[in-house]
Amino acid sequence: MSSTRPVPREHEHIDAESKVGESPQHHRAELRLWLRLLTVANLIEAEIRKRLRETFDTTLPRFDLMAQLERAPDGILLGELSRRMMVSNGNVTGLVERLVQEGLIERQVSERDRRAALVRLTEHGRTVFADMARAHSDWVAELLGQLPAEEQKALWQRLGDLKLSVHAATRSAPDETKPEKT
Amino acid sequence: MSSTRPVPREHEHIDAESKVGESPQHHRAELRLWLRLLTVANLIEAEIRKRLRETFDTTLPRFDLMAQLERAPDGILLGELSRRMMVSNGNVTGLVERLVQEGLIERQVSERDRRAALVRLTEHGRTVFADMARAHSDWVAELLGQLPAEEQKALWQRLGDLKLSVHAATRSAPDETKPEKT
DNA sequence: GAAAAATAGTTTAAGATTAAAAGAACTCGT
DNA sequence: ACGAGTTCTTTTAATCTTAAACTATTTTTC
Repeated sequence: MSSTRPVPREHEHIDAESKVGESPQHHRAELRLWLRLLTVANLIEAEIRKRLRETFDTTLPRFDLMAQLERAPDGILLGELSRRMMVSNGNVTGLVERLVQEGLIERQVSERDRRAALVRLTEHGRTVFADMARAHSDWVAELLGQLPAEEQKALWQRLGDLKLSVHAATRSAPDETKPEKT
Repeated sequence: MSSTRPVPREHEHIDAESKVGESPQHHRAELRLWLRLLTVANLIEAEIRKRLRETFDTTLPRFDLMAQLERAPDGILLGELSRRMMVSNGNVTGLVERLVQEGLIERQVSERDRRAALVRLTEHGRTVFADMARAHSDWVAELLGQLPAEEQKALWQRLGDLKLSVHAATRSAPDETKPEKT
C-alpha cells in the first residue's frame, strides 16, 4: 500500500467517482477502488430497477423478495427472509404486506410458534416470477456481457477476496446466515 | 430452523449471493458476478452507513452531498449536484433542505438566473466535513485494506472494463457529465 | 410454576428515493 | 414584444428503509 507509483492520471471523470485526490497520499488506492465499485454497482442496479419498472411494473426489493421465496418452496420465516435479504425486519413486513395484497405471495402464522409467520409464493406468484427471472437474467447478461468470460471469472474471484477483507475488518462471520455464538 | 438449511456444499454461501443455479446454463457466470458485486458493495456500504450514524449521527446521502460540495468551493447548481450524485432532482431538494436546516450548507438563488440555486458548504460545514472525510477514508482503508495493493489496482481496472461494458449496453455516455466542447 | 430473558414481528417516526406533474424563469425566432 | 419551447427546481404520491419502541409468545431460570 506504500509506494504506489505516481498515480497515472486518469481520464477525467465527473461522476461520483471523480477526483479522489483530496487526501495527501491518504488511502488513495482504497478510496478510488471503493468509489468505482460503488459507481459500477449503482449503474447496474439503476438500469435493472428501471427495466423492472418499465417491463413488469415492479421494483427491485419486490423482485429480490420473490427470488428468495422461489428458492424456498416450503415457505420461509420472516426473520430468515430479512436476514437473507440483508434488510431490517420492519422493511420486510411492509414488502410482504404489499406482495400479499397483489396476490403474489401468501402469509401464514405458524402453529408451532404463534409469533412466527411463514411466507411463500402463490401459484400466480410463481408464474409471474418465472417471467421476471428470465428477463432479469437476460438483462444482467446484456449488461455484463461485453466482458470476456475469463475476465468475469477473474473479477468474481477478486471480489471474493475483497469480501473476505471486509468480513475480516468487520469481524462478522464470513458468510454464514447464523454467525453462531462466539 | 436449521431444518431447512440448504446444505452448503463446498464453499457455498447463504447470503444474497447464494445459489444462482436456477437457470439451466443460462448466463450463470454473469449472474453470479453481478450478485457478488452487489453483495460486496452492500456489505461495505452498510458498514459505512452504520459508522457514519454512530460516529457522526449523519447519513451516507448527506455525506455524499457534502463531499460533492467540498470539491466545489464556489458552489454548485442543484441540477449539477443531482447529476453528480446520480439521484433525482427531487431527492436533492430534500437533502439540501435538511442540511441547510442543520447549518452545514447554504443555498443561494442565482442572480443571473433566478430559477437556479447555488449551494455550498458553510464554514461550519467545511469543518464538520473535514472530520467526517478523514474518518470515512480511514474506514474504507480498513475495510479494503486486507487486499494487497496490486490486487486493489487490478480490481479497479477490471471494474473499469465492467463499467465500459455497462455503458456500452445502456449506450449512455461513458462518463461525461459535461459534453465536452468542440 | 412464576418471574425473567429471549425471540418473532409489527408499529412508528424520520428520512431517502423515484417518476411524473407542476411552477417559475429564461431564450429565441419572428 | 409575443409566445413557444427549454431549463431549473419544487411538489406530489408512492415506495423503500432504518432504528427504536412495542406487542405477543416462547424459553429459561430459580
